[in-house]
Amino acid sequence: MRGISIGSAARPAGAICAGCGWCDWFAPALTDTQATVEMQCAVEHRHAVRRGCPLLRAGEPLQMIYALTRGLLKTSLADLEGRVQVTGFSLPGELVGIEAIAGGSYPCNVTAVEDSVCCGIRYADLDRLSHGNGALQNHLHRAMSREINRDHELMFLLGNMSADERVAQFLLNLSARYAALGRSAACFRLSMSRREIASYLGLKVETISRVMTRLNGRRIIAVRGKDIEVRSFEGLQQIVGDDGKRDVAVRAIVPH
Amino acid sequence: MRGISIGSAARPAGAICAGCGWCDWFAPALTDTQATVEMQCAVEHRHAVRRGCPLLRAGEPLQMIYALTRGLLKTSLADLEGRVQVTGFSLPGELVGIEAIAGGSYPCNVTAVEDSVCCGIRYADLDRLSHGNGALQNHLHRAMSREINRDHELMFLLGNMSADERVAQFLLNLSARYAALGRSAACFRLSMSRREIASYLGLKVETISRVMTRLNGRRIIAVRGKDIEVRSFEGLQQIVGDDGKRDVAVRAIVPH
DNA sequence: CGACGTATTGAGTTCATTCAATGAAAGTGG
DNA sequence: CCACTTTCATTGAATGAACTCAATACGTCG
Repeated sequence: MRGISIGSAARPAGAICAGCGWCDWFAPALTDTQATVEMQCAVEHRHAVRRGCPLLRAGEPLQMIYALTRGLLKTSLADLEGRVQVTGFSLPGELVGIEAIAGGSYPCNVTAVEDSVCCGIRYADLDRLSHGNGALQNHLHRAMSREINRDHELMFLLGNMSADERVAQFLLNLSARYAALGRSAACFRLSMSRREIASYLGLKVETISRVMTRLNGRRIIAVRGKDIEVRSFEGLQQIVGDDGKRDVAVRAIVPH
Repeated sequence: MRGISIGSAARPAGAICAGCGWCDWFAPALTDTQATVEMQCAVEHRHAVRRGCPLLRAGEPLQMIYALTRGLLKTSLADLEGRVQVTGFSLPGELVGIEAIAGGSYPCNVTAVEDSVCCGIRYADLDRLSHGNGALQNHLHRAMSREINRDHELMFLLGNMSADERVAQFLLNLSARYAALGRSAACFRLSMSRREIASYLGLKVETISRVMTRLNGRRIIAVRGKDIEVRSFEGLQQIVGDDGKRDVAVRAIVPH
């Protein structure tokens, strides 16, 4: 029920799959052909996950770390009362499951928001291969650290921003990530439901709707259902606090 | 102005400092005496940071990763308008600075909440030493992964919980961490200001005060300024949604 | 002691929520 | 393929939890 491996018989183990999330991920770290081939062979390619289906379930033992090859995933945390926090949406090229390393089991549910394709590697293999390869190890450290930074940014949003700011920030963030993948920064599809966006942003569905229609009315975005066109990036940036960038400048108070 | 190294002249490099955050941190990973000594030598011990003083400033290049040996630190993110999100409080034995690995510079400010002692290791050294040592590398991975999990829990709190729940959860969390350090789970000192607690929990100072007095009135806690006594753990747990534990049970919806 | 930052408490406001109703879209099965 | 059901999205009205503003008490430090 985890999804179906496509073409694993037809395709020899280690063959490069088109736009493979893992291959793209470790490519910048590995100049060595030998190491590249080893990694490619360790990856189980093209694991399909249908929309709405789980890739990882909270509580299950850590086996694989996945890289998203195609589609869209959400990572979420639930409590017994049914309250849910979506902690992130993953785009192609991003890793999922690394947060399981600490406890040995996945702490979050990871679910496909669109029909998706993931490539996985056994954590044991990743571990083993990175032991012998400093560049790879470093690359992994950086990925985990980046995840922490992303989480901190979401905390900031959840702790400090108004509904309008949250939605604007969300759209800018998605836009930038799509642009980095070579897609349009202005036009994209919010394939996740409003409820999922709401959960991610710490708001309710109705609030998302209201903000969206407000932004639409102000001609900052054009909404047609799940399709979004950003008509004014400045407009969005203005909403996120007149500049929106995190302050790297030092404002530390040094008493005594 | 980063603090003062104490006794670095009197103490030979690598000597074990009492309750050293780093030594305690890597001890469980290293059975090998040789590796242990190497690590101990690489650590710059007993870096004192006075209350209110920064240990790390956002924007500065990554040099050291610190482990807290004594005291209390806060990690925070600020924007240009002066809004601040405290992303975490660090207790002895915990690492700070690992989130800097991704970008090569510290993304957060880390400040001493109490007079503190930190032990640091150059990231380059940590990196080098962990290359040759799988156990150490793994230990580091786990620490980073744990940080991601902590962040996810705070996101859940910020996105889903009422003011009362947030404060109750905060007290339970601190209590458990103090207990794990061998201190009292029931009586402890909230040495951070109400403002800092508020920032951490995504609330305002006044709200913290109100919730505290409310809990005090219900005999769930006893508050005298910064000193807290938990009088009813069940009371706190009940507030955090009748059980407070994250749901590991599967509630995934599998359509089709 | 006096002064400044911190904490508490009260009164009034606001923004996001809840509740409710309708419309749109998507999946199901005859 | 169409009717049926279900889920999702939008909109409106009323509520409420946390906020802002303001005033007072507490504590810490020079």
